Amino acid sequence: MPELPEVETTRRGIAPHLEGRTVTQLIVRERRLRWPIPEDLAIQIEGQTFTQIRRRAKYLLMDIGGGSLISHLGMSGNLRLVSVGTPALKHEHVDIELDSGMALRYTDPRRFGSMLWIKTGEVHPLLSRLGPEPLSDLFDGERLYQCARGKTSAVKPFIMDNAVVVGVGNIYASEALFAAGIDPRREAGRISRTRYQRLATEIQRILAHAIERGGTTLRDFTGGDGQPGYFQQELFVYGRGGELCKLCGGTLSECRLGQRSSVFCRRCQS
DNA sequence: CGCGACTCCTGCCGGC
DNA sequence: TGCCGGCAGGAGTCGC
Repeated sequence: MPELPEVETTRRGIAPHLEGRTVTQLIVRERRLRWPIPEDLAIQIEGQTFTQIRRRAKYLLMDIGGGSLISHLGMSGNLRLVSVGTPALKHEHVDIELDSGMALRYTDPRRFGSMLWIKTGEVHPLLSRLGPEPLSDLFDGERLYQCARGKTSAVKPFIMDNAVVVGVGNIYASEALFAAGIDPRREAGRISRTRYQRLATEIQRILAHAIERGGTTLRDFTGGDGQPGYFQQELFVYGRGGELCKLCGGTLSECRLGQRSSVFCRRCQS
């Protein structure tokens, strides 16, 4: 579910409910996520007050007490606010109860997500090798072009590499390549600076638009405030293999790149 | 050392 | 109707 726009939408939804609020109790029903939830997490956050809720790549960084709670939503994770006492269903693994009577509830059927802890001033190893934020000034076509020198992999897995730029997952990589008219199978190192400039622009435009619209709804995504995101109807290629291209009317092709399904239009993308 | 494959886990969908 | 294989929004890790 969560790509960068969904994570940013979640951040915006939950931040106003967390900032300035004190944690009364941490309830962990299932500790086994991608990595186990640290045993001492309750000691770190109970009785402490959230200050700032930040995002880096697809990680949410929630500053509280002497450090930050770091959460990643994986493929199926979701963070939302519920009233304290709301019965927990299957896969609703964690509640962070607040003095407001609300609780931040973490749900994740596949358990590919994570909930970790880091002390103030430390940089978590998971965050230490991340490339620039796609919507920052540090990211542009020149960055893509320079990173691509000597790369033999296909351009789609290349732009999904977090060391190159963060936050471009399978949906937005597919959509940005279509918008830029680039065949996702093309070798990354053999694409011109001009085309990378176009690609960078499209990545930024599409991500910014998706954030503005509250994230993509694929199945049941809702922001932290329970508002649904926008619909699949805005997608040109993702999930549309075999269907007709919205631009030229041709049949959309599908292939696998880096173990991820990739849909594209042979006529519109080269 | 770059790159592709494998892995974690549950749910769902299509085909037989 | 039911069972089974394959696939799903991520990304760390391993082995060639």
